Parts: sequence; structure tokens; C-alpha cells
Amino acid sequence: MMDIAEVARKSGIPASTLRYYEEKGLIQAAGRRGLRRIFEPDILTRLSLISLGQIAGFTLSEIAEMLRYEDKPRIEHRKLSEKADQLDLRIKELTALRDGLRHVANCTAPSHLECPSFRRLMRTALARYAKRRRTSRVPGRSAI
Amino acid sequence: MMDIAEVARKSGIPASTLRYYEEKGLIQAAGRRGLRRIFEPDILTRLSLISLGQIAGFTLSEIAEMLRYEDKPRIEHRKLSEKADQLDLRIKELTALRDGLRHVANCTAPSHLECPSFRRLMRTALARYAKRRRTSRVPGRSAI
DNA sequence: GCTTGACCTCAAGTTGACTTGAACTGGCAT
DNA sequence: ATGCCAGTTCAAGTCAACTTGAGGTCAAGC
Repeated sequence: MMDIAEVARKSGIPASTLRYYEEKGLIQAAGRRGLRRIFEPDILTRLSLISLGQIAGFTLSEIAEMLRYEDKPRIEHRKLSEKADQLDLRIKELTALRDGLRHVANCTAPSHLECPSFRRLMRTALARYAKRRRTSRVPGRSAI
Repeated sequence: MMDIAEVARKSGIPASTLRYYEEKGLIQAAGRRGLRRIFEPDILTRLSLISLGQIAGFTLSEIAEMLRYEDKPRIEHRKLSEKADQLDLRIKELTALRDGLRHVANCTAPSHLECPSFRRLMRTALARYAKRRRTSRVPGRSAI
């Protein structure tokens, strides 16, 4: 059994965030000692899952749904596959972008605007961005 | 010469955003006809550059600095290289993550928590996340 | 028994990138 | 000359994921 400070220390997640996660239903304290929350050790596994979900690009509420306490905390395979596919697309985009940036960084053309490969990159960028916008881009979730 | 609606249509960027960009110093109208802004055609190139910068993960103020109207609108090569390196790292992370997700999606172990490769992925995730947090994670910029 | 200080609650603030709404203007077609 | 309506301004709202601050509680050490 751990108090919030110990969980914070072991997980690297601030106590304020842990309280926030509890409020959002992402985690639960095993109980209270007076006012103070006490946590079981397996909270750390759950926090790992949450971090993993975040890195994978799920929102906290998606994660909360996946990790509901009521049902089995089983993760839906279809959703994971879907997210893997999205990641794959994103990786391809980022790879193209990285190559483009490197090219521009080393390109000695008088102006990038005249460099054909830069122009191509730019066109792609704009197209992608416009599309993303049309498909209702989630605010607060940036490109990188 | 185009009015704001035409720029919006051609660029895919809403008029409200264009006004916002102007307020932030990212773009300038060539002039006004009455109250109405009029834009030169090369605004579209500039908007492409802005979109490109956003996709690369620069903030609007970083982009504004890179595209200042006063100096030559030349982009600093060092910054681009830096960003390309960051992208490279990010790509490697996402690739690992994608593979992990795919594995879990297809893994038939009774619980992912017992799957060694999943546990390894989780450990990595938590470590990365904790580190990101320590190095003062920028709010509003998510992982994906 | 009293202080200390880690924990608590709840409301409000932060960040970046926009969007929305109300109230206003003015060029162009009738 | 008049009225439409796309354009304007400016303040305020939105979103996600937290953080911060003020004021309160209580277990443990002296």
C-alpha cells in the first residue's frame, strides 16, 4: 500500500495529475486513511497502460473507456489495429517530411521556393493540412 | 488580387484563421479596399510555408520568427536540421510503438499484462513519458 | 496537547491555435 | 438612394490535459 507521494515518485507522475486521473475515472484509490488516498501496487501497471495509451495517441477519455473498471479491462484489438494503421500512415508522412527538411537544410539553391523538391513538399503539406482541417481536426493535438 | 474568401477557398484555410494569422504577424494583407483585406497571389506560397512549418512541429510563433517580413524570409538551416533530427527520433519511437500495438492486437495471450513483449513496451512507454514530463513537456502538444 | 507539514478539496488559471458571436461598415446591384 | 450581405472588429469561448492557489484536515512527532 502506497500513499500518493510514493506513487508519484515511483511512476514519475505528479500527485496533482494522479488526483486529476482519479477525478476522470482513469484510476481509483484502494481506499483512504483519513483524507489520504492509499493505492495498491498494481496502480503502477495501470499508470503504465495510461502512459502507453497517451503515447499511442489516444485521448484520456478513450483510454478511460478502454480501461473501464466495470468490464474486464481488456483492450479492444480492433481499436489497437486501427491505431497501428494510423501510426503507420503518420510514420510515412513524418518520414517524407524529415527527408524534405533535410533536403532543404542542405540545399544551396538561392531560394527554397525555387527548389522543385521543396515545392513538391510544400504542395503535399498544404494538401494534407487542408484535408486534416476538413475532417475536423482535434484542437490541442498538434502535428508532431 | 484576392479577397479573403478567395484566399480561404484556394488555401483551404478559414477566413477567421487568416485574420488570426495576420494578427499574429504571420501574414500581411497587401492593402484594403474599404475595410476589406486584399491579398496578393503569393500569400498562397506563404500559407504553404506556414502549414509546412506546422506539420513539422514548429509553433506559430517559431514560424512567425522564421518568416519575418523584415529580414530575408530565409529559413535557418540549423533549425531545420535540428527539427529533422527530432523527427527522426520520433519516427523511431512511433515505429516501435506501432510494432508493439500490432503485436498486442494479434497476441492471443490470456492477458496482455502477461505478455513479455507487451510488458517491455509498457516499461519503455512509462520511462519515455516520465522523461518527457521531467524535461518540461509543452502543454497542448500531444504525443502523436 | 500542540505544532507541523503532507495531504486534501474546489475553483480558477494555463497553453496554443483557433472559433464564435454581436454589433458594425461599406461597395455594388437594383 | 437604398438595402443587401460579405466583410470587418473585438471580446470571449473552446478544447485537452494539466497546474496552481487558497484555505482546510488530520496523523504523527515532540
